[in-house]
Parts: sequence; structure tokens; C-alpha cells
Amino acid sequence: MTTIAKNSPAHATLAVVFQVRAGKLQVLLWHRAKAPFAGAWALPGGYLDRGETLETSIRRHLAAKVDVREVSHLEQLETRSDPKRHPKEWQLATAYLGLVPRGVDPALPEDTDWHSVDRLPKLAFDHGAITLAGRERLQAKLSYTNLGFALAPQSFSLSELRDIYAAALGHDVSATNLQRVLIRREVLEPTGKRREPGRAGGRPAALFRFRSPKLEVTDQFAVLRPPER
Amino acid sequence: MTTIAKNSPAHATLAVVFQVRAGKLQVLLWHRAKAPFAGAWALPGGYLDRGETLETSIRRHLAAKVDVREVSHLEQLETRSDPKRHPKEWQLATAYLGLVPRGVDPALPEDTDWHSVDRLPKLAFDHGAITLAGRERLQAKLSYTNLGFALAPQSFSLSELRDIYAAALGHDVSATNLQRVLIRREVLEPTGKRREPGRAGGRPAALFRFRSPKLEVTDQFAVLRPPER
DNA sequence: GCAAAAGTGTTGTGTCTACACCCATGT
DNA sequence: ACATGGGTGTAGACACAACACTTTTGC
Repeated sequence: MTTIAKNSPAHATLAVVFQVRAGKLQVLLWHRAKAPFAGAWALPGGYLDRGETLETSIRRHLAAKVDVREVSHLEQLETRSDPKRHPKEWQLATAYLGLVPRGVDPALPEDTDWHSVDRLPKLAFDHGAITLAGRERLQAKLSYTNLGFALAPQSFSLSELRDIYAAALGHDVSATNLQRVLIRREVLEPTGKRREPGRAGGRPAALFRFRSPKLEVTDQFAVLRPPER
Repeated sequence: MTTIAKNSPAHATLAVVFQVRAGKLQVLLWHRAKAPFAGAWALPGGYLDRGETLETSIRRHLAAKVDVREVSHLEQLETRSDPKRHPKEWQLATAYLGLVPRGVDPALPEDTDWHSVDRLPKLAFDHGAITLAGRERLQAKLSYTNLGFALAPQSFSLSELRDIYAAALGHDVSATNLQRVLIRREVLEPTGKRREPGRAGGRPAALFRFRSPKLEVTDQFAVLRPPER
């Protein structure tokens, strides 16, 4: 018998899955029962298997936590490699950003729950930093892409959409101006339907939808763009 | 003797190193002598070693090709994981974007050379796609950050800077407007020095420098920014 | 009529492009 | 003087924020 020095790192995939719930941006976490970091909350994920891509892997691990069909957007965030990030093994982790539209409420396992991002508990490993990196990516892309489609339901009033943007961005958003920006960019379109007012009355809201369910950059060349002729 | 199933992928680091040379955006490639892809050009890089981070790894591998002190910026791009990306082994690769300022001309090994990005030869593995992803990242960040510092020399006239931006962006850039954008954003500052005119005459150009040699976002919240009060 | 909620009109501001014009130097 | 290259002045286009005002509903 020879001892074989393992000369490749273990590789895990993780996902920062966000959803706007109860007016707050929340992230999906599970509660670790075993060491290391027993008792701490952690991002969902697991090891990469032979024959699968990173994206396939994180979809497979997420399927154990939420109905993957609910995940409306998934993109790679970053790969973490600090040799000390895992206390027991040499492990790299590739993190993904996942988004779930407002309104759906997937069934979750016992050990899994949503947590408000601005009141995070102590997270295992480097998952705290990864979560914040995910929020930064989300906030930036809400500004210059149509990424809102991934947080919003199929159809919505503009004040509902404003609340979603406000929760994700962490500051007030004006429904008036949000409408004009997204309509001008041809990101939103009216459905022609209306929402019935509640018992307090008020004008019925027009319902909108996102034109495309795929990520599109809507404002990339705001400056330093090519000359017209 | 037992066969030990290796259940972790090999992990390599790669770098897309750009420099503006001869008015073109060029990328550093080396010529593979051995299979797989013998005879093809490839991005510099190599395996990740135990105890190092991905960034340390790519700096180490780059050191074999260029003087690493010349690399003025390095950031992680993406991790590629297609099981078929390497014909012989299960290998992931994390790619970095590296930038070298105009003007320096590092000594290179025999097998290594610069190639114009818009006339790339066939590249090994998925290196062609990675190179284009690197160019996209560079072009986007030139618009909304001070990343130009990493492509420009210490001090430069505005027409020199315009040529650098034009090569990287792939379209004409107006020196007049480039100046105003970068000065307003407080990215550039005058050095107070001047460039002596050439034999053809002409007004001597004022020399500028970038204020900061670190990446800073200068335009992130162009829209959907927080209300003033 | 009045409160509530949604939507429109309008003004002002800041940032950018385009282009005409002026400046400083060598021959 | 004039060619050459650099720099400034200025006008217009555009996208956005802010806010007043109007519309549509329930009670």
C-alpha cells in the first residue's frame, strides 16, 4: 500500500439564493448539524461530481432545498480558494447567484429557512462574504440590465415592482420614475389588465410584465460609446 | 493494489493578459509543443498547488512568462467546468484578467508572444471563449471605472490615452470628450509637465496621470440611485 | 364629498456628444 | 506665414429626479 498524496482540491458549489419576502431581501440558508461549523447557518451546495458542470452541480444541490423550477435566474459569482477557508480539507468553492420571484413560497426542508440579508446570523466558512458579494452583484445588475424579471412575479403593478426594487436595493424607489426608466428601455410592457382596488378604494393599478425572461444588458454603453458616424 | 478513483477535479489557473501594443489590443499566448493541442496557442497558466490561492497560483505561473511586476491589474474572470473541456482529464480552470501598461516590453520566453485580439489564431481548449470574455469585461469596466490606469503608462498626453482607449474599445474615441469625462469623475489629474513637440511641431501636450492605481467604480449608480433626502 | 391609490405633466439638472474655434510650437 | 497637433467654448440631446397635479376607485 502506498499513500497517495491527493494533489487536487475538493470542489464544492454554493448558491446565494435571494427572494424578496415580507418587504425584505432574504437569502436561503440551512442549519449545519455536523462539524465543521456545527450549529452555524450556511449557503446550500455540495461537492462537484464527475461528468457535471458547475451549473449542473449547483442545480442538483439546490434541488434538495427548493423546487429548482422556481429559480428564475442563475449566474456564476466567483470561486473562493483560500487554503484556510475549510478547516479540514483543501476545498475550493464556486458560488452562484440565484433568484426566486416574489410570491412563490417553495416547500423547504426542516433545516432550511430564509434570512433577511441585513440581519445575517454568523455564517459558516466564508459564506458571509459570498452572500454580500451576491447582493452587490444583484444591486449593480438591477441598474443596468433587466434583471428585475427574476425577482418579480409574472405580472405586477408598478407599486409592487417598486417595493421589490426597494427591498433589493436597500433604499426608496419612486414608482413614477421606475416606470419611466423601464418603459423607455423597453424592459416592461403593459399586459392590458388591471388590479382591482382593495377595500380602501383607490384607482385600479395597471398590470405590467417584463418583455424578456432572459438577462439583457440595457444600459451598457452609457458612456464611451462608439461615435454615431 | 487498488485503483483509486480520483473524485476531485484537477484545477488550473489561466490568465488573459492584455496590453495595447502597436495600436492594437493584444493578448499574451504561448505555443504548445506537446499534446493535447500540440501546435496550438494557449493562455498562460498551470495547475493550482496546495497551500496557495487561485490568485497566488496565476501570479506564479505568469512569472514564468512575464515580469509579474509589470501586471498592473489582476481580477478573477470565471471558472470553466465543462467535463469535455480537457480531452484527457477532469479539469476545471479559473481564468483571470490581467493588464499590462502600454510602453513596457517585458522579455518573453521563446514560445510566448503577443497576438492581436481581433485576429486570434485557433486557441487550445476553451481559451478562445475565455479571451473574448476577458475583452468584454475590460471594455465594460473602462466605461464605469478608472480601469484605464492599468493600460496607461505613468504619465501620458490625452491623445496617447485616447489611442489606448480606442484600441481596447475597438472604436474611435474623442480625446476632447475623454478628457472631460475622466476629469469630471476625478479619475485624471494634470502632472503639470508637458511633452515636447516632435519635429513636425504642434502645441506641446499637457501630461496627465491617473489619481489612483487601484480599481474604483466611478459611475455605478448612474440610475436607480438612492433619493437625495 | 372625501380619502386612498395610481398615473401624468412638467420643470430642472447633470452628463454626455459634436463641432467650431483658438493656442502653442517647429520649420 | 503656415502646417501640425493640442486644448477650449459652447450648443444640443438625452436621461433622469423631483414634485405638483389629475384620474379612478371605495365608502
